[in-house]
Amino acid sequence: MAEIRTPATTIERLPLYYRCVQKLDSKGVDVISSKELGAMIEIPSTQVRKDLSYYGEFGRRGVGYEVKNLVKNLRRILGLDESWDLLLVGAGNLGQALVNYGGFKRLGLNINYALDIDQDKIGNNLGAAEIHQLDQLEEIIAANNINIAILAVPDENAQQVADRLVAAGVEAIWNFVPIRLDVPEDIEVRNEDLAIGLISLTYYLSN
Amino acid sequence: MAEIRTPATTIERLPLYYRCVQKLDSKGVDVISSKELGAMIEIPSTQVRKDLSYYGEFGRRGVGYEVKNLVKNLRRILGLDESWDLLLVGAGNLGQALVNYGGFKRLGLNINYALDIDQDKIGNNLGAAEIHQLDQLEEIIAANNINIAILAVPDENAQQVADRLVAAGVEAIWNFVPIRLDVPEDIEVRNEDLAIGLISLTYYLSN
DNA sequence: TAGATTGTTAATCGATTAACAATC
DNA sequence: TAGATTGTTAATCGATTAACAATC
Repeated sequence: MAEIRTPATTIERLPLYYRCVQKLDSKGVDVISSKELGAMIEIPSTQVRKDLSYYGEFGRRGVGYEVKNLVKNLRRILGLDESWDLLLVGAGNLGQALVNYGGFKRLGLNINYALDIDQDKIGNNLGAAEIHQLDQLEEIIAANNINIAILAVPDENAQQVADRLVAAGVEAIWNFVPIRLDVPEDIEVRNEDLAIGLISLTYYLSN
Repeated sequence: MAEIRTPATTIERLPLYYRCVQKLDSKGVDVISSKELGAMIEIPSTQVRKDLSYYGEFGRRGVGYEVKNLVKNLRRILGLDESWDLLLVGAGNLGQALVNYGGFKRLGLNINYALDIDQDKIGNNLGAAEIHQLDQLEEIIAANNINIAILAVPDENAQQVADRLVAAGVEAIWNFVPIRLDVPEDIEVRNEDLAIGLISLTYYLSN
């Protein structure tokens, strides 16, 4: 059967490749070798070739990879051909920062819906989204076919909100709350734990 | 010589252990087994024991780990015994969110200094920090012995600011700009690339 | 043809996990 | 003593890298 699973580490690198080839394309570069692409993100050329090989044969021997072709294929592989609507739950500082982060829109990712419990915020605009009552969570998800939610609420509410998101049909949660969410295993959760990054720096500086 | 390096993956888990034992301690739990601790972050007990073993013998056979002792040791290992002053460069949405993130203060990490180029922001308070002119970067780092900087500026300024940070004596950069910084290798850089997390979700949903 | 570069196999490296003696 | 749990060695698993035939 020889089931060949793509390593998780490969998947993490795909967005980096994608960003590189996008930049190369915008600079008018036509062809790039695995060696040059690897140099851009400081990994060996073998790694680049191996990673891409999980998805097909995109290069030409003796020549390299056609940039436009790689852009197109990586877009498809990453699911960025589709247009995704995202629901932000928790329009605090972090939520606002994410909406304004900008990098997302050009990827076809739109934070179009936002929820909060703060009455003062309801009705305000946040980027392309209007802030609605948290109560409307189920309604908004159902009406707009939302499948990805961004969780940026206080720790103590996180699990409860996650439960509601799952029940309402969300398939993936981008979780900024430093808590292990308990969700069914078919729900994709990506934990974005900011403290880890900073603590790892203090670790290295004192060791 | 048998040089035993701690795996990078172990170091990433240390902050998770630390957070768990802190929580357990605040709940009044005295002793925890590697099995229970592992269950809290969904990893096997062997992993917990192996990870901790890189730093010493903190448990008692047949009993488990004394929570307070683990808190104390992990604090020390992670360098959180020292009090760190952090300089935020770029007081935009993301920078503001980080300052207000809260989780840092109780770790002994203080974002006490902030810089921006926007004249309207200069002089304003941002959490515990006052926002200063970007011009004062070198001066502030030198006067306050800053060794960790948070980089949250626009892409096009990132490398230039990083160069100034390094020249001014900063030892570590927590980089939120989706760009590979070119710095001397004795400088610790932690790249926090938000787009990766989100794109990996679209990847999994469409595959 | 000579030089460059891919795609892939096999070797290596590193991290996780199973197993178990030591010990409470 | 019997049951529990650590710390560590050895086995396994998975990811990276070296090597090279295929090919432009």
